[in-house]
Amino acid sequence: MNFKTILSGNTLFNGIDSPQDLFNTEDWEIKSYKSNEAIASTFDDCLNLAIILDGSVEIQNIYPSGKISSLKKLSKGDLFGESMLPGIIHSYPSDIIAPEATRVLFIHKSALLDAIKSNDKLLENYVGLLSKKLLMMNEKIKMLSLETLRKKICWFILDMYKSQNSFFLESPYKQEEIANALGSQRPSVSREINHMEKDGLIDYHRGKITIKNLSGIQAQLR
Amino acid sequence: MNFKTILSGNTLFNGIDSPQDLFNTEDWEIKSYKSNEAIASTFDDCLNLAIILDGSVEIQNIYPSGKISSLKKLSKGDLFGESMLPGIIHSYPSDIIAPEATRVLFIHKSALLDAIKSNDKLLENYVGLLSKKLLMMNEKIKMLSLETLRKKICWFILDMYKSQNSFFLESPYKQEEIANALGSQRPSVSREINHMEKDGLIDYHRGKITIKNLSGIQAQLR
DNA sequence: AGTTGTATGTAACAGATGTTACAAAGCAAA
DNA sequence: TTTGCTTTGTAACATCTGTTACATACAACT
Repeated sequence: MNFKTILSGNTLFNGIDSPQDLFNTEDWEIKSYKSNEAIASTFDDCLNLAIILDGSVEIQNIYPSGKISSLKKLSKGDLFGESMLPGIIHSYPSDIIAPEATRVLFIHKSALLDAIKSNDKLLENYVGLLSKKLLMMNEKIKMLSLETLRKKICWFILDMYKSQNSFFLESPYKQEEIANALGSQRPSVSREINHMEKDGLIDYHRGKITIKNLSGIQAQLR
Repeated sequence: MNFKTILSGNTLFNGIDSPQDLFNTEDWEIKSYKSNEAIASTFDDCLNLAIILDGSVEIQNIYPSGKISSLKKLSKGDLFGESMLPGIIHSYPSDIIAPEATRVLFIHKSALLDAIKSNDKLLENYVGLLSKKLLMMNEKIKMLSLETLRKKICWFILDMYKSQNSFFLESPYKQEEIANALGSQRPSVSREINHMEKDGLIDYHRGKITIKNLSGIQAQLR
């Protein structure tokens, strides 16, 4: 897969005819990572926009205690390191690792900035990308500000309901991961899901969620 | 205060000679709000970038229960509604009210996008603005993901310590507001501050915080 | 079918935080 | 000073969630 094909296939370069012409060969680089290899830590300067070509990466906060909390999972086509403070070098806000064999395309931010200046469509895509991330993080903050675990789980279910648009949901997350995303613990999530089953709101069985009382779930968030 | 003076004084237009030339008169509008008046709700389309001229605004989540959680306070010179999804109309992610008499400058996003395309310095400033917000929200998410209230308070204190760079801190927030920012309750915060005093970490008296054991506070977050 | 590893259910307990209500302290204006 | 208002301290209690440990269920493989 060549540089042009990679870029053309990515949403950031949507609607751009010859994205490869926006960059020189010294502006980008493809790196491969083995399973569980670190891609970047909070001590590294964040000088590149990264596009995942194969595999996946995990954005984590690693605390001195050793506790790891996974903020997000990214897969093929996703980006990270997209923020850019022109004239200022900043470091990664979180640690980034490759849980499996992964290839990543890095584009130097300075080159990206130049490209954005020269191509209005790319500018629109990039601004849209940052804005979308902002709105998503806003939602995440709202979720984390909910008072109870039950509300967070309801939020989580409604979120899946919106994207899957069905009463029969397939959670791509294990309970462990759900707990992590909601800022809680695995047994607590398991227990609360159980309570919600007893309350007739949902059925849950190994990642398969059946919504039994949608308005009841919505009412929890009020 | 005229349009040019307003723009020139704002960080978004930093380093731009004649920012007023980037816009037509129909591109912008100044509105005044009385104390406690709503500026925008989550039902409104977010079509403008807003710059606060006088007074202040509060970004809130208003839940159907009536519970209000204040996400942020903005004051003169601050911006909101800065995210932009070219070609897509989105609504405000939160409710926005003016707790006091406030004047706000609105600039149509479509005009802003054109201005950004035509002025590289503005583009850099705008990209930097979005990126900075992203990084700040990242930090907020990390804070909200901390397990205990004590950790959150320590984070809050260290945050103030970084910006005020002194062992004698003046909190601009009431305990009620601190609780809100940390996703907790006022009496809980009061109690925990008390415990921290007993542990010899800080002294606290009506918004005046004295750091008595900095490394001890830092150690709490590990 | 049996075996292994992973994911989930469950229970008991401790501890943290929310809740409510009231007391005390500070502040501002009369 | 007095009064009223806002902010903070405090206490008692209920509840929720974390913690730990173990049991159970499932999936993949032999």
